[in-house]
Amino acid sequence: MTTEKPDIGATAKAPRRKRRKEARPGEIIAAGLLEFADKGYAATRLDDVAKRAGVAKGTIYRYFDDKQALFLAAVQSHAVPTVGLLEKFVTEFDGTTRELLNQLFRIVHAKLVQGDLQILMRIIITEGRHFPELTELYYKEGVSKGQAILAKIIKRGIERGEIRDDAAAALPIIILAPAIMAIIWKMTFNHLHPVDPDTFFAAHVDLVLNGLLVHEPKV
Amino acid sequence: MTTEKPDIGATAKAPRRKRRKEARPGEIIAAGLLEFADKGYAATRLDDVAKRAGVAKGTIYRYFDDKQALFLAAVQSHAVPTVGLLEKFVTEFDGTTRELLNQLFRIVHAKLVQGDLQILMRIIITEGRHFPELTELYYKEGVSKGQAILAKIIKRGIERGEIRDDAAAALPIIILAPAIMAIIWKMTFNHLHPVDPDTFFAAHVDLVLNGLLVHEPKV
DNA sequence: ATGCTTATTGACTTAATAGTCATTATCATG
DNA sequence: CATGATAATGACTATTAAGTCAATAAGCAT
Repeated sequence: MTTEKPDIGATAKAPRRKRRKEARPGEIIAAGLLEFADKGYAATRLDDVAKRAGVAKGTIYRYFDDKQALFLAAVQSHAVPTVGLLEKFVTEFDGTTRELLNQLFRIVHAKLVQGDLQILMRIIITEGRHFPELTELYYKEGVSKGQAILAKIIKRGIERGEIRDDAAAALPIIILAPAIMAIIWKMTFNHLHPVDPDTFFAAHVDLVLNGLLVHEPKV
Repeated sequence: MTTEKPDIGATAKAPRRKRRKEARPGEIIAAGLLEFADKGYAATRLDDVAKRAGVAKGTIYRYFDDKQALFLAAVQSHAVPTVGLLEKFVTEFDGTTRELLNQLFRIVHAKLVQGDLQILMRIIITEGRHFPELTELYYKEGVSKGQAILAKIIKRGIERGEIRDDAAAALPIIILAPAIMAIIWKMTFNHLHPVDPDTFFAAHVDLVLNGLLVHEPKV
């Protein structure tokens, strides 16, 4: 508290003020995202965001109109490039459906469940109701495209005779349900009952590919 | 706004004040629960809760120490009798695992996804992080017991030769993942892309029981 | 009816924080 | 080195909502 904050990678010897028109918005956004994710929109104080970003509160208002503008900027800054990546991956893939899903789930768990997008998921889930435009944005950019990819995988699988006819066709996103559950679990109960990420992943793959039941040859 | 609020089931003809020591706490709790679920803890105003409950703000403080006490009382008032019910149901059931899970999922969807417990799920998911004691309570009363029930079902299924050896044994709760996904979907995207409850239910049953893949007799 | 207890009220006080702005410090430029 | 432009500051104001309490009135007891 009493120590000067370390000037990360700065060459000068820490003047008490620093003009950094370029770097500031990004730093404020990063700080804001963390605070919003931690406390929720209503409960985060801009003073805390400022402190975390290493600026005074007034500085925030040089770059953002108000608290909501900062919030929207913060959430939107985390674009959704992962979806585009997945799209390409799926289109070009030519192995078995089993392998395709295995890889897909691996990426989803790495990015959404464990990775940096997890924080975004939490915000959408907890604050989405209060920011309809935001939910809509993420629905359009992320969810609906994701669904299209899943639908394509399922169609492909059915055509190749690897996926049961019509399985999950009415609700493709259900094959990601275990990943969503993992996110919720991490958000809420993981500290009381820690679950290993690999356990989530393995259970996901196993359940979705094979289901629960013993499969006897149809008589 | 200008009309008198209808006095629900009252016999007297609406005096401007009414003394109802017994009924008040429950009404305030009910109103609070709705407001908290809708706005989130930080953003709900006790004036709104009071208005919804048909009392003055001061009255809230006769029955609850402060906002947080009301919140905790509201959430805890929705006890978790469903779990006990499930426990009995599962213990006494003696049909096939397929039928058992079908019934179980039906209850879960009726109560958790669509029913009155949905509101509680939303609160735990969105506010749990800020109220550790609450999360702990629900973990102990609801989640851990629910997990035990699921574990029992799986064990039973394996013993009866109906469930694949070790399937979901490491993470029993995963068989409810589609229901959890349904809750999240309803919370966030349902207004943009409505999904029929039966679709959720059917997809849940189908995925968990059968998985995605075509099951050829093992060669 | 009369009086007494206390549930209820809502105006008031207090606390917290979003948002403002006059002042100050930094730095590019000549 | 002096100077103008402006990024940054933080004390200040405005606003909102939690929490208080003296006054009021419902309804019970006598």
